[in-house]
Amino acid sequence: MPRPRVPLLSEDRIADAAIELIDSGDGFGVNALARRLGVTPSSLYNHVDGKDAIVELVRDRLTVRYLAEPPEGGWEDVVVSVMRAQRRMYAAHPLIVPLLVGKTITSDRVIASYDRVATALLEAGFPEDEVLTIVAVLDGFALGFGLDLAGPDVVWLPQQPTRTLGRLVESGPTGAARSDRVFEVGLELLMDSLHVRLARIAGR
Amino acid sequence: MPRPRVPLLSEDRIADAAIELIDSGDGFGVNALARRLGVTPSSLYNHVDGKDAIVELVRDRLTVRYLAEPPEGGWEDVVVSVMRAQRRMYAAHPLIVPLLVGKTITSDRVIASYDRVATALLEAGFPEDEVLTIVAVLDGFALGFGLDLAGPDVVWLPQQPTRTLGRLVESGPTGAARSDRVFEVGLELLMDSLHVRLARIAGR
DNA sequence: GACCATAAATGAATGGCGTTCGTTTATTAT
DNA sequence: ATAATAAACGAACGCCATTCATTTATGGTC
Repeated sequence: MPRPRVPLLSEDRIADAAIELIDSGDGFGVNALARRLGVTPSSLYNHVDGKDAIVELVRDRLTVRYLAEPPEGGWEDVVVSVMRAQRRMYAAHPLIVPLLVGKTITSDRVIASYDRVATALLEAGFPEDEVLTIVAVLDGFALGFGLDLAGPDVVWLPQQPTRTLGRLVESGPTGAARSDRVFEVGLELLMDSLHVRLARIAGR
Repeated sequence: MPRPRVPLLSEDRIADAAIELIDSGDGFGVNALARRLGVTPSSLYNHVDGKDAIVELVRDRLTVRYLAEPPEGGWEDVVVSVMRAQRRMYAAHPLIVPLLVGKTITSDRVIASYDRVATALLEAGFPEDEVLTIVAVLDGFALGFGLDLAGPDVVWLPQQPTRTLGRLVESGPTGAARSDRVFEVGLELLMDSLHVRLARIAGR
């Protein structure tokens, strides 16, 4: 096939198809993505730098979708709303999480989202040399619970009888609602701790 | 090479070499592991079921190393000591964490470790249908902060100027000690929340 | 309107990966 | 002595991400 009259591919089209592919649960790969787009794998490289770049593109698109409007209000509102948005994003696309883990973030719009949080914390009075750590902790928290959503159906598969775990695993639900409630509790605790921390700093 | 007089490989030898390979930072793979053991890749399959099984073997060995002695005392001591041990394990071998993520746990000795926590929580009075969730939360917490340790040198790489983040990233340290302190704070908060939860249940 | 650089597709090829299989040979059990 | 098993090997497979030369349509320039 020669060059088509109107391009078959674009960054947006690739990103959207990638999200679909990931959500389908059939595993993410360049070849499968190309197949889904009705194109050969090599064609993708005219638009995108490679697999990692596609993942970063996905991160960017999802961030725009879920974290578009800059949160308003005090630093608590900023942090909480960003955390909840991230949670919604991971809950809707859990299989993305493992792909994002441990990859450097370069997308400007994603960075802007973290920057808003960092700026809010700094302006709230958190010390300059602690803000980045706190942002990392918040991120780790969201990611950890995101991974929980992406995890396998059976997290524990005892081969030998157990005192407690085996019975609970068999009777236990994989309820997403419960997982959400736990996330909310965890978030509340995290916010409390930040308040305490800030009060200590201000009172010193 | 024929069958050697004394076997070159064993599960233990494979697991130990795998841990070394992972810690080396050169990436974990069956071929590289075989090379390190002075053996062809196919030889490994006489002893082990495949890549995932090797990872599970690594999980088992490390768990034995770091979570060997059953913790004593009240449920708080059990939970805290298991969490700290897990933290020490991830901190000493951060690059393992991404490999463990999202893989079903089958090793009996690892499961026994989770079982101890579950049993302790159950005996403490946490309701039957909440224990597993709490265990999952604790696990997610440890894993999330473990991933933080395993992350890339540069988590954020702004391409455009930012208000805050860019400056902080440049001046910020990757201090492990600070990360540890934050973990301790997080753990403290988590324990507080569990106490509150238990008190509410008991008081009802 | 002819010309040319560019963009966007293709097919073929590469190197690496995890894994399987048949073969060889030493060890162990009968 | 003989048979069964264990443990190494080499060769091959299929999949994967990526690269490269090639083809051809498009869009801008003299």
